[in-house]
Amino acid sequence: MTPENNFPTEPCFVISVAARMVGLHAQTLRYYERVGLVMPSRSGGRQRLYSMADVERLRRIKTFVDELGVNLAGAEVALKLIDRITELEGQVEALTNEVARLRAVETTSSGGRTRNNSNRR
Amino acid sequence: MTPENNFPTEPCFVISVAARMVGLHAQTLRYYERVGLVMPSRSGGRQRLYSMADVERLRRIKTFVDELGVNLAGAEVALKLIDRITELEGQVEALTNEVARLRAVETTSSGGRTRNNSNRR
DNA sequence: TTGCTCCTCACGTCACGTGAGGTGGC
DNA sequence: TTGCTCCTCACGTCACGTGAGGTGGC
Repeated sequence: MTPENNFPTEPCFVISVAARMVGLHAQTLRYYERVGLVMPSRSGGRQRLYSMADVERLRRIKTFVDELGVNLAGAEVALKLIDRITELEGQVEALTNEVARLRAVETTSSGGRTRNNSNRR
Repeated sequence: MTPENNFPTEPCFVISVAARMVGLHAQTLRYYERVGLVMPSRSGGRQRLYSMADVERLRRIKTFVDELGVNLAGAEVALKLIDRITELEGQVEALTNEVARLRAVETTSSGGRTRNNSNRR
């Protein structure tokens, strides 16, 4: 209840603003909350407060629903899978760089003699 | 039309058998084909022939639909994403092995002198 | 006071699955 | 002949979105 650092405050939006940003009706946002898809925080009173992350999540959901005809359960699953893909792509990139680095070291330490490896680029 | 090697033939199943294997009604399988979700081949006549891959795909779809409430468009998207995840996981494993191998080479060629790297295991 | 918010109820539309009914070829 | 297959039509159910209606606090 007492955030360690509450300044500067992250921007938040009431439901009408968030709805306009995403291109959905306010009632639709309330519905999405009811089914547990996007859970905005609440102001001291009872007003919903949508963070930028909430808005971004809503945008991604809308894309799946509008462009692919996926239902809400499917959009939720797809978001999780895409996050996993993003994570794995990061790992592949990091590992690829490490392999390149190690091969460079290997080449140097062998005095220019190279292994017959396959990392042509 | 004339497969180069049609022996041994991959096992195929008519719709009633495939439906029983998966736990769906034959009419449902026909519906899935109508919406382009699973496209079985056809026998010389007009009978649908479901391959093992078709049956496996149907099983995966059924899991998404039954266990997560995903609709058919969502199941299709999820299958593609999962295939991508599987592919990336394979890459990560291969790269991880390559890094380990290169580090072993590095250690050997430096006469036991090791870099201060972070691959503790 | 105005314009927002909150909530619940209720409806229309569509995806999905499945039964019925009639047909034809292993 | 029997039991399957094919197809189309039609229906019930439910997810989803949204409007209506009445309330209350910045």
